[in-house]
Amino acid sequence: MIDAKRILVTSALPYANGPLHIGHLAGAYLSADVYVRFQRMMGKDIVWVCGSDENGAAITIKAIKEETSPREIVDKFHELFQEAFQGMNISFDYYHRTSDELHHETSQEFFRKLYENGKFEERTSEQYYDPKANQFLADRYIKGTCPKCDHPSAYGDQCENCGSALSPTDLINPSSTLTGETPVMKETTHWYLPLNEDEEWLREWIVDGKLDGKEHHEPKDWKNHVVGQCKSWLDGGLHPRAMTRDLDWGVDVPQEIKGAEGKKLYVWMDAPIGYISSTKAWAAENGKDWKDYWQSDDTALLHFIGKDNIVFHCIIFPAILKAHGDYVLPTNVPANQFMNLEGDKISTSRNWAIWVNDYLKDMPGKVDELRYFMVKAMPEQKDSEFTWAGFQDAVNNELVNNLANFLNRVVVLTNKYYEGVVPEFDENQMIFGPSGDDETSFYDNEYLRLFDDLSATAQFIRDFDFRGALNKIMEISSKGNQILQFNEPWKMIKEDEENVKAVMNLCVQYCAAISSMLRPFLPTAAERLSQLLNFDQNFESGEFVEMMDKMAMGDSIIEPGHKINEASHLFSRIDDEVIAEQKAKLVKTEAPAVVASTPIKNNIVFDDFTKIDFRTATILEAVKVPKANKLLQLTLDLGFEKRTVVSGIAQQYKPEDVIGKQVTLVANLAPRKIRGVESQGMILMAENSEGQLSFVSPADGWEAGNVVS
RNA sequence: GGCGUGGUAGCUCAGCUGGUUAGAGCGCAGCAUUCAUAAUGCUGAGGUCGGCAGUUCAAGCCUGCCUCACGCUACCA
Repeated sequence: MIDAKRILVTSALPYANGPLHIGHLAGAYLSADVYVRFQRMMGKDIVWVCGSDENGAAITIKAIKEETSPREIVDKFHELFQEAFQGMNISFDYYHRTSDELHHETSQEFFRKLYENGKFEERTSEQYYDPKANQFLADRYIKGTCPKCDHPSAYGDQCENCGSALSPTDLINPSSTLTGETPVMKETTHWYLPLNEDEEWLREWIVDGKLDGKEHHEPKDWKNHVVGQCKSWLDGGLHPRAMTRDLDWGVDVPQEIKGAEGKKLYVWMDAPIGYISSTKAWAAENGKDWKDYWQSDDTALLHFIGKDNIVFHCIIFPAILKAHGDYVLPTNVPANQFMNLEGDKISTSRNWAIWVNDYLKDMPGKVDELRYFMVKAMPEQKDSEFTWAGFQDAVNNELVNNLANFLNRVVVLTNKYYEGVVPEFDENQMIFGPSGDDETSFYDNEYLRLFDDLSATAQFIRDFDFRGALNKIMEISSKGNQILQFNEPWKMIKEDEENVKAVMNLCVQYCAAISSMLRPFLPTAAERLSQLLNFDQNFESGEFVEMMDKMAMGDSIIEPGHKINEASHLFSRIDDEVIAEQKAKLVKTEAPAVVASTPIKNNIVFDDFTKIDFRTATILEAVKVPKANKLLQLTLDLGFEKRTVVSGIAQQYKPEDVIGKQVTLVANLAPRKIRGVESQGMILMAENSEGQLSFVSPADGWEAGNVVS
């Protein structure tokens, strides 16, 4: 992959139902931006695509809630995303959207190809159906009580209270969000990709880096947590996965396929293919062939994502690409972990976030400052933390005091001593290097040291270690400060002018080097620095390589005789008040009290009720069910017999706390084995909106076995 | 419960295939210095490297058990 001819970079498509926050930036965009900008200045043939993910049920639901149309929702967020990305200087080559016709065509073509190649298994299964609305219900259209935290309004795919991933059949008391009806199970047909058949090659590909027996990538280059999570999935066994859904907002399954009416492509047959459509759109506008980037073995494909997306980009999407047959597979998926905010998880629903669009408005002209701190605190290997205090410290101490200060010192001194003209110097002058000891070094040695540091920085970036790279740049800046400090040109100028010339020339080279290396990280500041130095190069197509070649030959980056401009400050301090204001804006709102009390179920007749045999009972024994978190195995005394019942209350009650409790039992419920234990009935529990439980018991002192009606 | 990743100075983090007194930045305490946005440089204090046991001549790095955080996954009749 190192010798790949081209690089294709993708960043996760942001989902168009909410604004972007810093967590998004930290996950998939800023890291990619640094990488791509760097490869551009290395002269690589590199393309970076992204776009808005605009399909799916969550968008329809938001539209219903806000009494508008899905179209308006996606248009609004597509606009906001572009504003945010442009504001943050995120330099996509193309930003597309999945509602675009080109994308619909592309993903349909893709589906068609898999269909025609017989890659799908058609399966009929039972899914929830809303009889009143006359349609199948997407996961998002079903609400009910979360089986994990007992939150009363969990969605069929996820509980927003506890974050668990769910499937609709997990929900207790499911109801349709369209009509409030209790959904019924009904048969529906979908196309499944038999991922279980892909386990073997996926394992070889991920663990050994081999594809079809050939070296594909160096597995050691992948991050630990990425490979770890993939292995965990593979070890757990893959299952066929439906590639279509019963949805009404998305890409249609190609209509010529029998049974396609009403079916839409599932998100993983849709969103990642958005990378392909985005590339097509870019190619069309730039006179390129998109196939060079997707279907040519000498292309390195890189997916920048957050950790929530690992499985889909490392297992499902590769499986889809391989099933198609013509596409390259990713050579690396440098997934980042999560960024927390002031000690808490970022949460859209609790409004615990720094919104990118807000930041841009509140802190104008402070884009590089945010980029700097976000890279510094990037969750590359583990979750990280954004704090406003940390942000302020980093800006004031590192950007202002160290970096900007060094650059300013050099520019000011050069203007003061040489009217801004970079001095000629004698290469044999002995000067102090930044080593900290008393040894003097030749100018050449120090210049080589700078070259080495730049090379090291570049290598950090190639290894996706952006924090390391940024750290290295700050190290270069510190060394610059040390060179000035040890050589004291302000004193030496009175004693040995020739010596000062060598020192100042070296410092100017340091500044020029910093201005170029800083480009990928802080594009605006780097550009301003270049202007200060009157060294204005684009650094967008290989200029960095030229510069490094020059240095390797011992030639100056900026030649003696070159005139630089007057000094001006690159960064300014951020005051306490500004930080206090931003911190004050952070107010945890309670998870929007999803007041939606669980709707009353459909009426039943008296006969239905009398079918249930409720009995009072007393808990005699209680033990935890082994290898289960939530289950207690209870032995109940009904007076005339004893029963074993398994109940999901272990997180609320310790076994010893429930012994002796009187409960109400559904005594004629068909027995069922749970975790190997046969449960003969169920006990009734009341629950409140916080998920607390309470036994539904007869008044004190009642003996067991009585009938309840 | 299973699996994965992480737990290193007050804070944020580095520590390569195990090898001498465990590092950086910030913060803190001294000292030096003035070209610079009261910036910079030097010196110092601070760690039983989550805990316990083991392998080894030698462990932050390997093994086992435990614990905490984050994520994935199973059980809720």
